[in-house]
Amino acid sequence: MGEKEFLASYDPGAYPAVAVTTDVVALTIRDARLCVLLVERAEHPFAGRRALPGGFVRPDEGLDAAALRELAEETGVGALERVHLEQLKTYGNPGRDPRMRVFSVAYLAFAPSLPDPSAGGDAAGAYWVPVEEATNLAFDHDDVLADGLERARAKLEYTPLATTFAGDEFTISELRQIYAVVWGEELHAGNFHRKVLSVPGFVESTGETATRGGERGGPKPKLYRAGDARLLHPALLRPTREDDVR
Amino acid sequence: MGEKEFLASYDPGAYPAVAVTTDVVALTIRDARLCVLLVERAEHPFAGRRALPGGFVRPDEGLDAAALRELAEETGVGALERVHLEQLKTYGNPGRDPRMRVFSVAYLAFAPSLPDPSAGGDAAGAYWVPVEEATNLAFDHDDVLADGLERARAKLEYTPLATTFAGDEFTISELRQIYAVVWGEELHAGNFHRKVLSVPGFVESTGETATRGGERGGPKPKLYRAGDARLLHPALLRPTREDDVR
DNA sequence: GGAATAGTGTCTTTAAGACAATATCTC
DNA sequence: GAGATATTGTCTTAAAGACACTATTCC
Repeated sequence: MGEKEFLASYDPGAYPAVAVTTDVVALTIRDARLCVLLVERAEHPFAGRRALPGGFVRPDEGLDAAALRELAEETGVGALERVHLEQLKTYGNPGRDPRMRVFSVAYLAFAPSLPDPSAGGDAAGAYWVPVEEATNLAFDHDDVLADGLERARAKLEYTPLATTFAGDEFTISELRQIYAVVWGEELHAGNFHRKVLSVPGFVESTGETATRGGERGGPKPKLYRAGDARLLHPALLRPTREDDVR
Repeated sequence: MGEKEFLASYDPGAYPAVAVTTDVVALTIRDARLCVLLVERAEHPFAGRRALPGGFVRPDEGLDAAALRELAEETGVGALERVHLEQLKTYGNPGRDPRMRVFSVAYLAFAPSLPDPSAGGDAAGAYWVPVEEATNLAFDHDDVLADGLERARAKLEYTPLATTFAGDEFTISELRQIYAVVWGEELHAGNFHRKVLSVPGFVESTGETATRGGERGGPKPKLYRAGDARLLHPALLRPTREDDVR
């Protein structure tokens, strides 16, 4: 960083106080809908409004650790092994928090369907909301959510992270359902099936078969688990929207 | 953010002071090499070491504005119209700055070949360094640079941002050279040529032709300028490295 | 003239997408 | 049995990559 500026401010009191928080866009799929974890704000500002879960980064706490802690606190889940967590973007517009200068480092999380958080003791007030209904959020969280959704949709194209929305074992149809819900459009069952199996390391067979077929009929599908690939090659691209290009 | 934590810290003095800076990974191409803008640190810590240009975010200054200001200060260039600037990632590990808790919001910039910054008055001490030689940087800037390079390489695949490394008008060969330098591998001239022209909106013809051919011979190439596409469809993918996948 | 480059043409291979067919289940 | 699903097969088209060829231009 520039020397002049740094020296001028070496005294920590020389600058107005700033704060750093993490906010988490935690996504999951419930009842075939893409949902985001929200909390209800009790105090001003934005009292009564919904917001993304988050909070201050503690002294001597790293950013990733802070986000993970916030997520664990709000979901009440200790078993966070299968959750994917990645940094999304940092928001720091002056005025985004009326009280003081607050920089928010947003994170994006993918979680398999979890028990309702309000059931867990400490985390009352947090709940999953379908993303279409998650509007009019506190602070600039509408923007944060929108950025998180776009990132999530893009990541499904070239990473196997869709599997983190599923349980340990899943069927190809369940995986297709995840893609359909996140992308908001149906995918051709036959072509999707072949594509998933043709990408090396995307999924691996468990050798098992589901105990029963679908609710409305059909054969017992085979079960798979996540493979060892970190990237999909070739990628599984969304149906092209010419509009997005220009 | 979590209510309890926020209220507990509403008094700005309640938490240890933290600072927020922006650091910029500014890339350009000089003499067929990918170069990054570095400054020499005069003061401790890391006195004498090279670092990415950056500095404090000022009160009432947005993050993007701070990064743009830092870049303009160090390059001494006011005409920053054709520079691409995007947020990269935020680094906030405790201890990354020995003096106090500093969060750095890193930015990534692509610039066409610029006059040497040391020529510009205020910006003495900043200079372009080939990325392979930009090692042992101050703070965690080795990591920041590595993340920036990976982002840059990925972005060339699905965006037309390679054109921001070129001048207003360029030849297909110059564009190919940019890809080759950033990716570190040669590309097949004929196939690249056809590919670039086949992607809608990537480049558009100026109707002009260069005044002379290449130094070592060849016909006068046609000139192009950046098109209106924001994304490349289909993408221009790097030659597949199987290793990166697992 | 010799060598290198710009730009095009052709062919092969891979992957995506449309569509069909069959066997297997649930209700 | 009716209707839905899992899985596989076939065909068409788009795109990538390998290679070849011609016309230009610089030295």
